[in-house]
Amino acid sequence: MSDGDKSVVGRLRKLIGEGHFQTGERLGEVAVAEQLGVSRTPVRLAFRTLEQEGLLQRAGKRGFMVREFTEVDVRCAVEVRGVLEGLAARRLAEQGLSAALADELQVWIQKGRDLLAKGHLVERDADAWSELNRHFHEIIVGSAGSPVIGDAIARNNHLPFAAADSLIIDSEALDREYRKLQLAQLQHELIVQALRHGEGARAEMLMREHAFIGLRYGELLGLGRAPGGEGRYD
Amino acid sequence: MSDGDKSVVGRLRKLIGEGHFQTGERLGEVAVAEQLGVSRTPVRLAFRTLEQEGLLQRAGKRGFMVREFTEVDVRCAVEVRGVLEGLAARRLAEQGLSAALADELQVWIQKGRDLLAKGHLVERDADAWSELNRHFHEIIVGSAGSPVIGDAIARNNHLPFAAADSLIIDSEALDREYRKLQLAQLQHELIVQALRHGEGARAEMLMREHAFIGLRYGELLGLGRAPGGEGRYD
DNA sequence: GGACTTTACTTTGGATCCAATTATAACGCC
DNA sequence: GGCGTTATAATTGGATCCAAAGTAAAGTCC
Repeated sequence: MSDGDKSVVGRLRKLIGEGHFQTGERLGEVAVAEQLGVSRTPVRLAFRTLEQEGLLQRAGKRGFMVREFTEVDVRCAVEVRGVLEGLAARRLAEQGLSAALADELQVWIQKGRDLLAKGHLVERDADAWSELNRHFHEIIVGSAGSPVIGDAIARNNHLPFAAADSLIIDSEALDREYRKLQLAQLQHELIVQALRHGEGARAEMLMREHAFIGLRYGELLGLGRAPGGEGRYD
Repeated sequence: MSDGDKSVVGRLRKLIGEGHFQTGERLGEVAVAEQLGVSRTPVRLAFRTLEQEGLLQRAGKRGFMVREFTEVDVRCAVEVRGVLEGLAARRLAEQGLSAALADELQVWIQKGRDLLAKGHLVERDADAWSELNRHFHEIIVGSAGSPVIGDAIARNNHLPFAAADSLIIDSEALDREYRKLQLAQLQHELIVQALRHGEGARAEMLMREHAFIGLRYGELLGLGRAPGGEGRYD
């Protein structure tokens, strides 16, 4: 989604997300243009886009500055996403799952089971889960019959969440991650159950709670606080 | 907010909202630039902004096209706004209203009562209510302690809702509007009540329902369908 | 010595120019 | 006559240039 993005917007997004600019730092068009080896024009276009995405904010008439993201911002963004995905889940439950959709969701549930079945994680499993998780959520949001929800979520997710794509190196971190993913898997299964049974309110509630798995479940699972952010916010 | 906006973005927003371009119509940079009497550069910048706002969408590499807004889009956008404002209301209720904030809300409640006290509307009252309503909602969203909710709502409201700012001319329309505003006022008062009592779930529910006043309450109040959209979606 | 004014420089906004990609249309071939 | 190919026109993306606004600094006056 943003790795192979060679556009100026994509590159800037990456740079900002990786913290190459200090928060609150003023970004000059010329400086950035030189740094990226392009002219001012694409940078100007990119600045406007990134402003709308919320990564930059206007600094009066002195151009733009990197928006600060406090911990509160992150929590609130996660909360908003949870609420929006909760809405999608409720809609989906209330409108009734088609058999095809139920099967499709079940596929990803099964993939999750397979992934976690061997009782531990290897490094690349985290990426596999990330992909799986993305599909799972996209299916629900995309099938809710509301063209607006997906857009709203997408706009919100421009905030640098996954930026701290926690590097999992030692086995201890892998073990922490494994326990987290087990919980996420359980939540996924409960959500699908609610969707199947047409339990809109329950599906919504579960989805809202599920959004906080990266934020609120750490201490509970004895995960402590992951370094550099609090792990993935799936 | 968008009347005196002389910027290219503002003017284009207005033109699109007023339907000067057909939905699905391809917008060429040169054509628009000439029509607005400016060069291509500001138009290009504006297009990127309007794309992010959701008013335009890319037409492959053939530039941009005016996004179509179906009735479903509007309903879903209203739903999303309701959910987000509902979140704000719940947060506010749960964190507890300060005395100052309670007073401030009460001021606008009273203004609403005063406005509707005389038993009927005159034309300019609709604008007064619009202003009042805006303040009321902004206070709640702005005081929820979540910097993200307001942004998300703002982004969502770029969709051309209030565009069809229904011209109220005849007394019959004024009467319909009056009954609608009475209901809105009641909902406002209930919401404040819930906020005061710290009833988060109830505040959220009421706010969600309140969002639909422009869409779902027409037939119930014998308002029929307002011409040119369905009236204001306050 | 401090504050105000003026000047020079930095920086953004707008316009024009050039290149590259793409769509359209014309032409030729099967 | 239809389809494929080629060439031309149109349009977007990128670069450079000019103007306007603002900031910072230097100088002067009180």
